[in-house]
Amino acid sequence: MTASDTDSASSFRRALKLLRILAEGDPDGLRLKDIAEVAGCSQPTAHRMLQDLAAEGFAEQAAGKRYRLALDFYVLAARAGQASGLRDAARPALLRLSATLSDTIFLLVRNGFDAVCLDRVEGPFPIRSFTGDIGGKVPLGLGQGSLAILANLPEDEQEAVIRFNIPRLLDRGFLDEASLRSALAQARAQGWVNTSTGLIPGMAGVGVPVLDAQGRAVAALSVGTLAERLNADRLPHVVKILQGEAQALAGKLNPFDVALRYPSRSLSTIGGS
Amino acid sequence: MTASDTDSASSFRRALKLLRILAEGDPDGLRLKDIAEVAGCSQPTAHRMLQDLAAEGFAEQAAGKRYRLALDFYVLAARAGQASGLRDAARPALLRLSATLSDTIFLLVRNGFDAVCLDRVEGPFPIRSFTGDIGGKVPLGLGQGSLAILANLPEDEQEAVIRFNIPRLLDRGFLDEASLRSALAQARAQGWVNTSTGLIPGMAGVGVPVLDAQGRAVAALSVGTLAERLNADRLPHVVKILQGEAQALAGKLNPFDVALRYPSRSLSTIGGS
DNA sequence: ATCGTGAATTCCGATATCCTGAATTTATCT
DNA sequence: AGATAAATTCAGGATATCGGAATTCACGAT
Repeated sequence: MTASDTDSASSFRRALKLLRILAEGDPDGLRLKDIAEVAGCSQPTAHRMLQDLAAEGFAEQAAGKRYRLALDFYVLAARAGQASGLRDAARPALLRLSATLSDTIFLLVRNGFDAVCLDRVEGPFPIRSFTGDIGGKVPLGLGQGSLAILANLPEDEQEAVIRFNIPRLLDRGFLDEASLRSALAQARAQGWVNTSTGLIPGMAGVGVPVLDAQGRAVAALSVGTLAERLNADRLPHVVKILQGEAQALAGKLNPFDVALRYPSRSLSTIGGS
Repeated sequence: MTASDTDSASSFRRALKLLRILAEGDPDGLRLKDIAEVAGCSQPTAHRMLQDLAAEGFAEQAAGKRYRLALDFYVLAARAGQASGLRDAARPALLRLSATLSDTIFLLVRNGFDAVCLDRVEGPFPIRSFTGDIGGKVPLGLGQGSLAILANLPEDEQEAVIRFNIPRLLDRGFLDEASLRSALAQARAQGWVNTSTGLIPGMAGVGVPVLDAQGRAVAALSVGTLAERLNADRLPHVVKILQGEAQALAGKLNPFDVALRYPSRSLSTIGGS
């Protein structure tokens, strides 16, 4: 892709990597030596950058001199998560769905080649899902909501995502490309995704896309539950309710909110995680 | 305070300020020209830094070339525990409270001399509050939740905060030091904070502290509502429910999670925003 | 639909900043 | 307590940064 992967990045980008290192490391903090090693820079350099981060409120030093992320970082991140307004707009729907169906409800949005769990409301049943907690990512195509999004992307973007994700899906034990394509075709045709193949034993779910004014998927609502709770009797009911909320949600989204548009050229700006 | 406010900061810190600018700006994105102006740097410089941010997944360009924070930022924070750990741990409580009381619920945490709104769930009534949206800050002592935190800090820290905040509180039309101290004493004694003096006309609220294993306030739950909805009949009920959730939340916090501890010497490392 | 204005992006030289290595202070482990 | 290892500070040399000017691009107006 771009020069994103070049080993020699600007000093700013190198410094930014520290945030990622801190985020992925032990919540109790990381030692300077280890940070420097992982970041691939000298210890004094890491020290100076961390001091800068601390001065800006993004990092702090816990006892034992360990460095970790500080509150300002989380505050900013919370705003980033709310940026689209989708989360707030969807919350009532999630609550209604959870109350009505007594199951766990997910709100997923597309982010590059992944679907990200923006919010979720727990149901009474213990659930295992690919998209774990809030903030969790799965490759587009894996899981009902994720598949619902992929199925409703513009042709060219969908193709690009498929090509990129096939190896990732195979790695995670997903079906082959042909099965994926037929699942996508079915999903697009019927407007929702069912658990045809139980990827997680005993689990089942339904996902419906949330479409913008141009008919592109910007998000998905999905329900995850026990397979036995999605029998032939209940399934149509669940689908109907999910679709109703998804359409109401789509209607609430301001069509002028460019925040939710994904121009095809934006693919080139996507950096894999 | 420290050299945090020196006009000549490192280039890294200057670049980091862009994140704040993006976070505080329009969710739909900011124009490069405006970003450069606010940041106090030239347009090419801002452009290069924003490209770096985008390459690292912290920012993105929406249609119209506008720059805004990207979801990766949010995802990163969601995956890294601590602060967001509290947020996630508290979310069910917030949702329950909002559903039960039909009012707006706030989750506040202490951050230096301020209380920061980590999360909030909207109720059906229009609310004005000091702690505005998520990420909003108020001086410790102003507002019910904020006061609840201050009242339950260790003696020495509380004293330091009071001395620092008195002028700030006066600036915002708060009562004098004597009133603050009596309010603190009462708050500590009864374990919760009520709107004795209606600082915002027509508004009222209740705040309860979330205490760690050492009995120090690390956060607060508060409800903000219309004054008429907090009459003598309902108030005890609201307090009881809030306290129940606060205690349950405190129990869920891992006592070994040093992330939530605020050693007194950390006061010296606090930089005002 | 075409044009004009203003913004976004690229390029390049001067220079301020960053980086590595060594020395000092501080913390941790036996 | 002593020894070891990490964290922090310091200085000189190298390099990447910064801002002005030029170019390309997008948008609004006629």
